[in-house]
Amino acid sequence: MAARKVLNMLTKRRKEILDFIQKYKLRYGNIPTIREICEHFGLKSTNGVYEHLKALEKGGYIEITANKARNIIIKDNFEKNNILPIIGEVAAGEPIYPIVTEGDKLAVPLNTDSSFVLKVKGDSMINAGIKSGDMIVVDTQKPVNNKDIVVALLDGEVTLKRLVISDNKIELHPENENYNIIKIDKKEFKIIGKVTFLIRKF
Amino acid sequence: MAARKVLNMLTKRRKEILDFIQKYKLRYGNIPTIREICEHFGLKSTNGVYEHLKALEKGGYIEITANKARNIIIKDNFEKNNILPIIGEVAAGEPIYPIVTEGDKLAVPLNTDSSFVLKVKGDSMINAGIKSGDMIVVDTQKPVNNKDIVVALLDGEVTLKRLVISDNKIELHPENENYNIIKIDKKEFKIIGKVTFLIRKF
DNA sequence: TTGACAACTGAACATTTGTTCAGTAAAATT
DNA sequence: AATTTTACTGAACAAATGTTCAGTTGTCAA
Repeated sequence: MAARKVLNMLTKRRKEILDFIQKYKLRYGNIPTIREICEHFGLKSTNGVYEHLKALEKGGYIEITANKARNIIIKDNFEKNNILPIIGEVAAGEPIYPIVTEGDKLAVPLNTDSSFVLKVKGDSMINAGIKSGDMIVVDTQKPVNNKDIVVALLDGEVTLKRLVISDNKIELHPENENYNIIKIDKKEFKIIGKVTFLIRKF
Repeated sequence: MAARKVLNMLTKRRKEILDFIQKYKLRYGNIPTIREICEHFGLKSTNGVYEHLKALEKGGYIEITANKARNIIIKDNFEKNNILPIIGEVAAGEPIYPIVTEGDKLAVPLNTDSSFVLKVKGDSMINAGIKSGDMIVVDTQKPVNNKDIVVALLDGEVTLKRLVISDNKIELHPENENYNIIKIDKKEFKIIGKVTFLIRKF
């Protein structure tokens, strides 16, 4: 018998399921199983949810890896009504900020192959507006220029400083009067990456 | 026969495995299976990895939900460095940081019904680490408390200040010596919302 | 040198989880 | 009114995945 026909339409129920998967992932950092979705909606058969997932996949909302547990990839098909109003300073037309919202999240694009996230500890960069507890995105591939804020490895320690190159000298500048400039000479030194984003939660 | 004894030590191999799980999750937003870990390290038996995971659990580095696919929770107890690696996850029970990676984006959760994004202009909040050009997320529904940083409407102007309430007086404090405290008396005044996130692009 | 442990192999077993098939009822569409 | 589609139930099957058991080898410390 031919497979049951499934249309691409994003029905109310399917949106509910899509939302639930997003929220579950947000909370547990993991994709729910089909049976967990069933349980959440009080459904008794996995096939109900399974068909919804197939429909969501056909509609391009998600991607399912066959026969793999918890293997749904949520696609980014940002629609215009999901974009948050950016008001105030930003003029229309002007290339704004690479920030888009997806469902109930605000997202910044980054290269996951070369980026990672660090939590800042300490106040050596306080005058650059980087506080202890802030989250920074570090890109290990982006070219690093003079005056960039970088994450470096110094004598086995990871530090966050501003890179200053002048007259063949390399220095790491803290942005806090209580800290000293670090001059790179024979020390073991490596730039891990350039800071590309900062995110702070209040 | 008694179960094989497993000590808590974080050996080199176990740290490699822990690192791999973190990176996998950062990249795919998902936990790898034991067999995927085996494959990555070129191992032929799942039990090798399984014992390492059990050891990591005993050491308090991870938490494993029995008999569940891809159900490792990475605990957040790495210290010592200035900086710690953040895994895109929220630990069960205790939410650490609501930041998750999804595909090639880094996302923070927010209520799109009640939030909007503003671009900061001016340096009146510089000592709070908020610089001109930063993007802030403002939630109009969240309860506003004393000492919160808020966006307020004052005589038709939108301002970003810290709300300070004391002895029946309401004040808006800038965080910059060059600006004056604003005392709210008979002025037209309205709190638009509380600042929940700050995002800066470098 | 003996014992404890790390770090595996190999094979099986148990459980979870994804998938398919057959059917029902209500709502929407034609 | 007939057809299509949504939205399910219920049962079974198959694949993926977690778990256990029995053994091997090398290293390191007592």
